[in-house]
Amino acid sequence: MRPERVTSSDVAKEAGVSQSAVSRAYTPGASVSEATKEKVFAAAKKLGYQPNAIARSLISRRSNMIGIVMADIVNPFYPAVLDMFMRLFQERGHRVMLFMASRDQNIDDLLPRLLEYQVDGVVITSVTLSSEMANYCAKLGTPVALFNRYVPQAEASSVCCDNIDAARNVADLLLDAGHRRLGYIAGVENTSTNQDREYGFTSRIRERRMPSPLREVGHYTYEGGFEAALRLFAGEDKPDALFCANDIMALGVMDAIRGKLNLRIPEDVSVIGFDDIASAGWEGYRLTTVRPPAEKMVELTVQTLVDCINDPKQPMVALMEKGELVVRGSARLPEQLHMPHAQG
Amino acid sequence: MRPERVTSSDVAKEAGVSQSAVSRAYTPGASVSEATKEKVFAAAKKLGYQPNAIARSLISRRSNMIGIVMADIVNPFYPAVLDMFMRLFQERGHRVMLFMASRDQNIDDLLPRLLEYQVDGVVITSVTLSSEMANYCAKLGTPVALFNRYVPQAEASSVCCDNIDAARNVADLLLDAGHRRLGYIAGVENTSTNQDREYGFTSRIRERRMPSPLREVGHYTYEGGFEAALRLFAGEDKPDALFCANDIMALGVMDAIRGKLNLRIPEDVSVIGFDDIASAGWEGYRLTTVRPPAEKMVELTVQTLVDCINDPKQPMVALMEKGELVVRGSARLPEQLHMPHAQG
DNA sequence: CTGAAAGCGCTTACAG
DNA sequence: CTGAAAGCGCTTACAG
Repeated sequence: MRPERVTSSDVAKEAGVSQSAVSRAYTPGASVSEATKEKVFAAAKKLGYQPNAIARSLISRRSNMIGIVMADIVNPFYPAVLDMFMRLFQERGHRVMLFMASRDQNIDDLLPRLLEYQVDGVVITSVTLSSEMANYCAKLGTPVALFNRYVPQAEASSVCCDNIDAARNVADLLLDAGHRRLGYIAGVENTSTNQDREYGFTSRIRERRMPSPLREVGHYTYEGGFEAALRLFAGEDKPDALFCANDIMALGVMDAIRGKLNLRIPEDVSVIGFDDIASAGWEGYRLTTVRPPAEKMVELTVQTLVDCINDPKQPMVALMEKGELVVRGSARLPEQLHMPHAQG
Repeated sequence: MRPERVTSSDVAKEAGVSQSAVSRAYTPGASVSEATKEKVFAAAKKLGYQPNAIARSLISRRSNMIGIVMADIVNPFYPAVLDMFMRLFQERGHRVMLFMASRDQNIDDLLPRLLEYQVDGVVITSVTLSSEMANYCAKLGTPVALFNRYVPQAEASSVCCDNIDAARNVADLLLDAGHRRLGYIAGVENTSTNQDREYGFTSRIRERRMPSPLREVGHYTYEGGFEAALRLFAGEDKPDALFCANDIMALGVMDAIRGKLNLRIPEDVSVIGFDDIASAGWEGYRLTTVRPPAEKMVELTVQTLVDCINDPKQPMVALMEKGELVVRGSARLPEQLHMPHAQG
């Protein structure tokens, strides 16, 4: 009952050429005459033929597919990142096989399901890879690139935002603006992004001999941030400035501060986030935040991966890009930043 | 230089069985003895063997891959939908090949790139399919399911939200609440979702002998909604209630109304959206909106597609699910809805 | 339950 | 430039 598939042999017969000729007609740069090509394409059109990419992948040992593993699609930062990856890979003629991982899910169970489809390379986002699995991929000759994660000395390349550096800058900004009681809203605690942002923030505060920041966990979600802010302000010791490990929590924090606690931002409390997601720029929030160079990071990740695919001898790289502070209205500023025109 | 692939023949040799036995060991339900299986798996483990899904796809004529075409990933409704699709397909053991389409891009150019990989079925979201292309897929025997779009009398199944019905209910709610000058913020004008929502809204208003609503186009984006609201209130004839074709525009509208126009919501203006995206529920917005039964729609789409894959004789279906009005704080309510406890 | 063999639909040396 | 042939790594009748 299944409709008959049209194969290259059918086209060959129709066009009066060999099956190899049909194959060559569809291979850019293959040695075929224009005349043969024309005959082939005419026959192909007549029969409704299209080459079978699965058969091509099998014989050529190149699937032209890239596996992308994502988690955390709830955080708007990642759909934007996925979109960029998709555009780049589509432009380059790669197909993308997508996998969603829960953040708690072990990615080691997921990878074999990707690898059995002989993907040419793998991009892993917002999930950590065990070094055993990285080694396994390396043994199969399938390059892996990590986006926004890194594995110490593993067989995988990585492209990250310099979270520590950016978080140190946030601490400086807040302290320079005259804040004295800082707070940190943590994301998911065991992620490297959270750990690095927290480390950069707190270590810089210590370096400047200020008291350790208050702290609550917001699990990288709006609701988590909202509740964390409420808990933080329920205590005696109230913060006057909050650094949130990502934007989506920061928005929850802002809504809690203004809507529930009836405090003003930034007059009573400064709030700074991380990611620069679209809603951070909305009129209702105007969140001051750190913008990772997402586009550049994605491009570097793709480039790195493609290089490894084309030349398996490519060494692994670990790239680190600086984030940029986007100053909007949710945080008080040091005088010199606040009124630059008053200086000159 | 490419690492040698381990094949079923290698495993067979190692295990001292035939290549077919290896294949059977990996085929659930195939007739193999436990003893053989054990030998095979031991050898496979030793050699690091994993079946090649590409080869399996070629011979079995089933790729186990589903193609998903998405556009409009900027609208948070769609990442959520993609996430649901991914979970369902992953649970069922399907792989997903993802394609992103620009909204202006013709999907007819994209589909052949999917079909050459012999996907078992295709899900198309937020993009319309030409009926020629639908017929082409049908001829190839590749079932297609449209999510939130439909093609009149085409060879594709579809699962939609009843946009017309929902929009009529919105008109009723607003009129019953005493609003007299309604406005409509359109999305992308040539999409079926926009057309149906607009038609339902305006036709119901006409039926109730009220003046046609004011209208501006917001292109389904936050910024578009923001600007559209500004334009609408710049005129002499100002609306007292706005229905926005999706939530993300509604949030822009709310920010413009409160932040730029200094009007109160809902005291001065009511705002209603469509989609019930996560941010619609945020404290800062509390948007009254229409919630399409997204989860159910996704499940139906998957079920429909899988049914068609398993039985090509399955008839096409066109399913229509009702949306649900989620009442929050952004719209004035008719008395009976407003104070239900005052009635009894 | 098991193995030998055919074949899925291509690409690519090889020889002409 | 062209065709005949081998082979990618599997599944699946077929016969035992």
